[in-house]
Amino acid sequence: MLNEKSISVNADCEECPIRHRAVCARCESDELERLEQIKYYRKFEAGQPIVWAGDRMDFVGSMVTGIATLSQAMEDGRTQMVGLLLPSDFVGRPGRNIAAYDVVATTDVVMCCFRRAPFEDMMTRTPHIAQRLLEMTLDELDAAREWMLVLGRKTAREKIASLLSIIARRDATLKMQSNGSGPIVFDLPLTREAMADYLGLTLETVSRQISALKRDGVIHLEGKRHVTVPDMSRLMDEAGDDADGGMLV
Amino acid sequence: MLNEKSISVNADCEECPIRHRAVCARCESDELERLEQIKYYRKFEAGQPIVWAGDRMDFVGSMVTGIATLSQAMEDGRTQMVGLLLPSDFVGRPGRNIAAYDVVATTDVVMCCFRRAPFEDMMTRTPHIAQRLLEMTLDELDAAREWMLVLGRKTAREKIASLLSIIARRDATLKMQSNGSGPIVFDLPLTREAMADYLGLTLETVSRQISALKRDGVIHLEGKRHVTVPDMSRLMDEAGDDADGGMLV
DNA sequence: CAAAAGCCTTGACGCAGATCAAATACGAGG
DNA sequence: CCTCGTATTTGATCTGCGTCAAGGCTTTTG
Repeated sequence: MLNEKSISVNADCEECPIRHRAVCARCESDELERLEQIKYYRKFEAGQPIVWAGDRMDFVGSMVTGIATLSQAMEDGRTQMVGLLLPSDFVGRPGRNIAAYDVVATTDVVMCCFRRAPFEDMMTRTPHIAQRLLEMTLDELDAAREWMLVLGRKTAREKIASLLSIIARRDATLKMQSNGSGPIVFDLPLTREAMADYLGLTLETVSRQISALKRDGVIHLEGKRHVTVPDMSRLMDEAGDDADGGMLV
Repeated sequence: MLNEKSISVNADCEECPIRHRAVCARCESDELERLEQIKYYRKFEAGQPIVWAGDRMDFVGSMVTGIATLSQAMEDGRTQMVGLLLPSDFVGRPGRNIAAYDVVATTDVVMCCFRRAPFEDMMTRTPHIAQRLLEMTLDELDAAREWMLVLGRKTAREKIASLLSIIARRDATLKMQSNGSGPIVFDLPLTREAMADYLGLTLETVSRQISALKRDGVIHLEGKRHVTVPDMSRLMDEAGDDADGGMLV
């Protein structure tokens, strides 16, 4: 578990775990130095809100460690998750000082933050930052659109399989254990309720479909959260995606 | 109906109807001149495909007139619309030469196109273009996320009301007829089937819910496409949105 | 004007997933 | 070990929307 000490150890951007994937990925070392001068770290405990929709938000930042959710709620309580924030993801929007969504830490979270004004100023003078942010935003837009297909057209079983595929794929790239076809193992970072909010389902339906996928041998479970996928292409089949090609690179 | 003549008349960027909202919005006149040298117009007839997902796409461009849809299809034919392209919207993604979605002209369309390579080159040397594209992409991301709430959590009636609200709001800003509370009138640019693809419904359900909203006096219809909204706040209520505040500016 | 083709509406019926309800599992704290 | 609170599973029932089917309206074509 991270503490103030381990954070200050990370204060050197060159050693940062998200150095090459975050908004600073393309910065030269002189640019990085200037960012280093205005950055500061913030920690959030699991379950804590980072910001509420409608609140003033005078910083932006990058997820360094941990997982957070981005979601939207209706007045009557219906909730839809619209994004899952993983290490290196950017939080906040340049040019907007009111948060559009609720951001909640799912696990303990460390963020690398910048006050809005200096960051925006820096952005206009550092094309490398703006370029990288554009690239990341385009990727997020693609992810959101892929999710629209899941929400609008897939069955409950396909939705669950889609979510598991996405988490499995991310874990595989993160651990670089992309050895073709072996079994894939990971932990679900979300409760059944959070999965339901992501998938536009109820938590009961999520539970039932996970049980069904387990019964049919598509996945194995140890405890509630630890998942083994014996055959990834089988899972992608269940998700309704083209088992091979199809995927954008 | 547009013809070659009326397009060449538009060849002057300063006179372009989307001059101040498209990707070129922030360009100074010298930057505009350089864009003018590499741009060319393309026309597509109503119903014609602009590109298919997976196809090579070696241009990007802006919608000048007309409406197009951006959609994603599963192998078994299920289709989800993931975007509605209106005048000034950007088509294509810098840095990607394979189309990720099907783009189809709904009405006759005129696009202002740039070959990929010169445009990308120009983008790196013209921060005003990259800045504007980032802003537009962030707006699209917000729209996609708002749509995720519609797809994931709203009832069929709320979905229809949401779609009508969005079209009404866009028409109001476009015509600058934002006179507070008077009745709003517009034409649906989409068939029932296209609405169904946007909303994750079947065309029968779309038809039934439109009939129901008409029966309940939320809207009036003349013919199949011409809509009058006597009370906008009533419609927004039906959409499940906060009738007043709520909306992002 | 007749025929054909789109587009749209309406009805009957069935099912996937929501809702309501209860039981079980599990970790934390005393 | 017991109790409490949270997360999850499972069952019974209900319902909104999908599916299948028939027919109407409008525009296009010959």
